[in-house]
Amino acid sequence: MGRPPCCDKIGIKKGPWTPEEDIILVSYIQEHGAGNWRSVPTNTGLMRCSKSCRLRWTNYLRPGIKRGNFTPHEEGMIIHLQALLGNKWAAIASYLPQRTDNDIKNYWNTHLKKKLKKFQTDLDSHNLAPPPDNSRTTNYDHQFSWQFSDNNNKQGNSKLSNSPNSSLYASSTENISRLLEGWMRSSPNPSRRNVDHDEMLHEAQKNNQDQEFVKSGEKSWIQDGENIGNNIVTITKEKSTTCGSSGVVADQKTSPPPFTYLEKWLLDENNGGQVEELMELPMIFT
DNA sequence: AAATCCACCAACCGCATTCCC
DNA sequence: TGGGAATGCGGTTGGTGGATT
Repeated sequence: MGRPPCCDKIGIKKGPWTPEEDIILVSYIQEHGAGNWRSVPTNTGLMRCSKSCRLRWTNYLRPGIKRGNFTPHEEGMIIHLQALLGNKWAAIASYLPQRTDNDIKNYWNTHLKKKLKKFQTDLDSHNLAPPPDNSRTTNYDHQFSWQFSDNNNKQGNSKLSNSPNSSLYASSTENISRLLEGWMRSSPNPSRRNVDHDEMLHEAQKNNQDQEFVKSGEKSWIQDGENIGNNIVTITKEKSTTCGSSGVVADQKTSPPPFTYLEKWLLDENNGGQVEELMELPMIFT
């Protein structure tokens, strides 16, 4: 309050970044490291505010960023984590180290929200009341996996996968990032991927959507990147068992699909390779 | 072929939190 | 320790390009 936004200053440029600006920014960060953003515009001569520089770096220029199609496993992770954490995109992004919070947020808003909504609508229209016991597998699971595989197939033709967007400039951005990869690995502070997972557990505890998750979510599963996928599946199993026996599936109107479907989908053999692929990703938690 | 619609996503805005003097 | 500045984060907007009419 009272303080003018940093980007309102006279002479501050807005709009898309040019390759030239990117190169300037990347060279500067390569030399001085990420951080101290306020000094970036003055030291580089970029007509951008510090905020804009930071955003450009964290969302697009930072090495190791994966662009384009989200894998089914990534989708599953996002759905899972969104159900658990809410719209904490930065927190969710910390589990998908190659994706930025902005990317995940966009993907959620443009794809996943629609998918889940459609799924919910279909559920409603087919009046598929959840069976009260563990037997509830066939209809829901079938429909859910159908829904997702269908959409994932369609995605193959989408803008994302074809990536005509990732045109010449996008690939030049990739190249800039690649230039930095080696340097970044040795960097002690890979900007921002330092979400406090204790706090997240805390958050999850508050969010009683998933008490079982918290109970079974020993700290180690979060800290040990290699275990993330497995633990989520494990936790999901527990959750689905709990749901099944206690019938905690009531508020489907507002909640995402029960974890059971996600579980099946995550466990689906078609996704097996991608799970492994994800588990091999470098975890940048420090 | 032109006009319109729609989906996507990069970038901005503003509030909250953290840092530093 | 209080206040201002810097940084982080989530919501929203606007430009662009493809699809449809």
